Amino acid sequence: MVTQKYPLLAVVGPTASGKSGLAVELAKALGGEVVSCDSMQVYRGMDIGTAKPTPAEMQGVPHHLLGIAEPNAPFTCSDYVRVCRLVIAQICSRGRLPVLCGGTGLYLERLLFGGAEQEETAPNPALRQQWQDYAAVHGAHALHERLAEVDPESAAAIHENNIPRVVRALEIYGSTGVPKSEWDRRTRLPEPEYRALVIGLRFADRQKLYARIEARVEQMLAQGLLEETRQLLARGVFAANSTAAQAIAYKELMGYLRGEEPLESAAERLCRSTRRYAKRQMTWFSAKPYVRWITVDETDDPLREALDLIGQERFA
RNA sequence: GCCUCUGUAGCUCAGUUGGUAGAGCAGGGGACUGAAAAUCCCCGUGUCGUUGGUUCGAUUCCGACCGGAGGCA
Repeated sequence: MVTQKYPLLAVVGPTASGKSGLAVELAKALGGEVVSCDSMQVYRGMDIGTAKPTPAEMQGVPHHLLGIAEPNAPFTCSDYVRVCRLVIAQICSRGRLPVLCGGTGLYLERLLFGGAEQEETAPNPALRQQWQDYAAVHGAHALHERLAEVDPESAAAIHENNIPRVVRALEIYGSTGVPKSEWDRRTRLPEPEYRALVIGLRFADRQKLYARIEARVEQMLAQGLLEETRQLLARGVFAANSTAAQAIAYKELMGYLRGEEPLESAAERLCRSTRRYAKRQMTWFSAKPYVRWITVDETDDPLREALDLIGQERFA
């Protein structure tokens, strides 16, 4: 049992807000190493489309959890948390500071508040399949009614149309006999697992973020996003409905590669998907009380502000 | 030049047998505990092209005009 909490820094925010750059600057200033907190950058071969930092951008700072998983196999939030805990422990044992960086809010949330691994609630493929089939036959409403019978609290919290969530709740009850709502209570730490400071990047003027997204899409295309997509396609990454296949960028370009859509309109859809994703990220992080915000379009020195926040917290 | 069709939300279009209007897409807001770049929920006032007329009342009927599409010359 860990008696003393490891210190940890995290940089979060919507896509294209400048997280990677700030994380490297902070790592350099504080003797840290960057740890990606991104559900898609973990996959090998998905570099341009997920905006993985390039060696030049890393500026010699060690980066972890980039390209560690095969895109054909699932790599879940739980997998991430398990591996990430190890990496954090290693970095800290070297006397260095882990600087998490990424936009996958759930992964960070589970890392900070998830506590010990819960083997009991691990996915149960058989049950999952069974309830998915049930939904396909009897409909979403009937499925939701089944959940309401065993776990009314979860049923009230999950909309019946959100079938994956309803299935998951039924799956947990089915394999443990304990409602998901009860598990949620038991597994939520009152205090973070780490002595963590979470810095969020935001924009006062959203149009500025959207302009950056557009510019980055152009840049990705110029860097060879289409070729990267072809390679992933050739490797069969998008054949199965793997998690990696859900990554924005590749799926938007499929139509173009099949000759069904002009590149211009595919690129526009890519921008739109990215904007919507950014909005979802903003909604997620905005609701988190532990985030300390830097408004990047109202400061001329984000690093200075970040270091000030760290100083105020007597952090490092 | 004449004839026909057409002009309604940012876009594509419904609709009102006359009582000032609604879908999809776009857009905005929100949720989120082992699929999360995923999944899901909520949100529709707009000179109904302009201008006259008929009417208690017109976006709806009639006329003219202005855009757009097609046809005949």
